Amino acid sequence: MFFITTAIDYPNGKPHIGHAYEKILADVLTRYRRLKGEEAYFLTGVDQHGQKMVKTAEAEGVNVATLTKRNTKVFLKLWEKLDVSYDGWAETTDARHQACVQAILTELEEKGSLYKKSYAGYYSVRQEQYLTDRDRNEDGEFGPEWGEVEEREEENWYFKLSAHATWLKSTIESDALKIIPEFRKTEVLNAIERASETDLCISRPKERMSWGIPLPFDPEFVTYVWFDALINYISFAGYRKSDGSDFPEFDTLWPADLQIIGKDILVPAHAIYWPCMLHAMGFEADEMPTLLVHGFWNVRGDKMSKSLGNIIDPAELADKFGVDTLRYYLCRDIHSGKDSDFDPERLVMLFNTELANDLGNLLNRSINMTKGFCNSTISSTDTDNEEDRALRESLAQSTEAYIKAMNHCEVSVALQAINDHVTHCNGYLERHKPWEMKKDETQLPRVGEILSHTAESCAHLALLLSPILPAAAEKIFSQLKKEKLNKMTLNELQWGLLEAGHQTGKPKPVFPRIQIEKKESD
RNA sequence: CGCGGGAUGGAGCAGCCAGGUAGCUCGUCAGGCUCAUAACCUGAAGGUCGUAGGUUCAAAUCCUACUCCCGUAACCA
Repeated sequence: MFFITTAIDYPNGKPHIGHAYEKILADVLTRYRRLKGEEAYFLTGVDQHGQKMVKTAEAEGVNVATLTKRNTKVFLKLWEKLDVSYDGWAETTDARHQACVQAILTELEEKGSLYKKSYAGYYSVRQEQYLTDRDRNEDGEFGPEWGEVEEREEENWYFKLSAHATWLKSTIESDALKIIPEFRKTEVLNAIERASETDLCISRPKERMSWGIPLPFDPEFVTYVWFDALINYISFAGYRKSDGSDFPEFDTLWPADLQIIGKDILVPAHAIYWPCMLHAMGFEADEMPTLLVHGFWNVRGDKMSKSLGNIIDPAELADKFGVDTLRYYLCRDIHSGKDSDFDPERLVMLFNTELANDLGNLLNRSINMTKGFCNSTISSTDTDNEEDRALRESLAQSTEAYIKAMNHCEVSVALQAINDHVTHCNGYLERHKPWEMKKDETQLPRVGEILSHTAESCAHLALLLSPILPAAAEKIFSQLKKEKLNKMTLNELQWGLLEAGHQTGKPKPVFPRIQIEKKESD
């Protein structure tokens, strides 16, 4: 079973475009696997514990549990709106997850992977963290941004991260734990050096922070959020599940084929802590997941942030421009793990040109002419004309390029492959001019063939597009009166989806052009 | 010399790992077409691929140095 996970989101605020991108990407790749005929399982969720939740709750004057529930709903609603269709939903406050985390902690403690020690240092009350020499400014002092800084000594539990550093290095070098894209691997290998020097503090004293999972062997502490959150990937996959649990069978899922995360949480969380935790639990190198690391959406060159006030709300965009438009844009305008600039004008432009003008219009003119010139009837397409062969060759090439790109998780490249064939088809119609040919009745059989070639192409393209735009693909199939193509898999895909004599439906724009509005006020 | 990424026609990007006519989308200009969502097609203008060297028959692509931009530096998710 192909197992895909995403980072679980921190619901202390509203989801932004970056959250939406990651989940849509995961959804697209899951749907693609199913299109290939594979079984797939998609796990996503929310990371509900930690200091920030407590602070947000305090600021809003509500109970932290109430806030958690309320904000979690916002995420759930968004995924529903965006057609993000997951199989497993992870919430870290779930009792089953907590039990799993505690079981793992107990086991690690018994194995001797954990130890308790006292740490003394400078503590920033405002930032609620210990400061190191790195935090000092040029004068060797802690600047005013840290607020009141006091010396403090505190006992905590530590995980022997350093014990796994050597193993981790070889595991990543050998690609047993694979990191996509490649350049991120370099970054991780450089970072591992430091893991060998420090252990990871995995507890927080309860009096300082109580919103978390208590350590089973020392109830004065709760578990550090990362140690809690990372475990969702296995707890909700059925690891150590109790009898009668409806969680999946762990062995059928693990190791994850793709763990989709943002570049911000690669180092140290997912590339250092996580594999070392797994290794300490007894997982070997061949049981490590593959990490797919995506970039960020910036806004006019700036990072998206609350302080800059440039947060892009995906729900608003979906309402304004449509879910398809948003899904298409997010998949189309970012490349192989790099950052991209979010631009609403490009969002509209890409939809209008590639979907409305090119693909949508191709379908529309094909069906419309089939209706007007051929009684809505598909002809046979087994002619051996050079142009026809070129068209089929173009489709074959696009399909091949699409599959290759999707296998490498390069959705934008796959979309370009689809567009290449769309362009070919529009040119094909232009060269043949069926609207002129039909004036000569003896040419009508050939007109039917030509139109059937483009209609057939649309059926293929809709299938390829279905992981990215499931709703639009359905509409296309519906206009072609071939609803059941929706259930087809790639290995069944071959020329002749629309057989001779098949009746197509009524033409109606699948991607209605978005009218250009006046510029937004900002 | 902390680490990583980037610099390609007016804009946004691909190509670089496995050197060999510089590609895509948008924009601009000029034609064509009318089946279609004022959509489609064709052609043109526009780039010494950040700078300076090097390797090679050949470099956007490999090597070296430099400049400028961005991100990030670890008990903070």
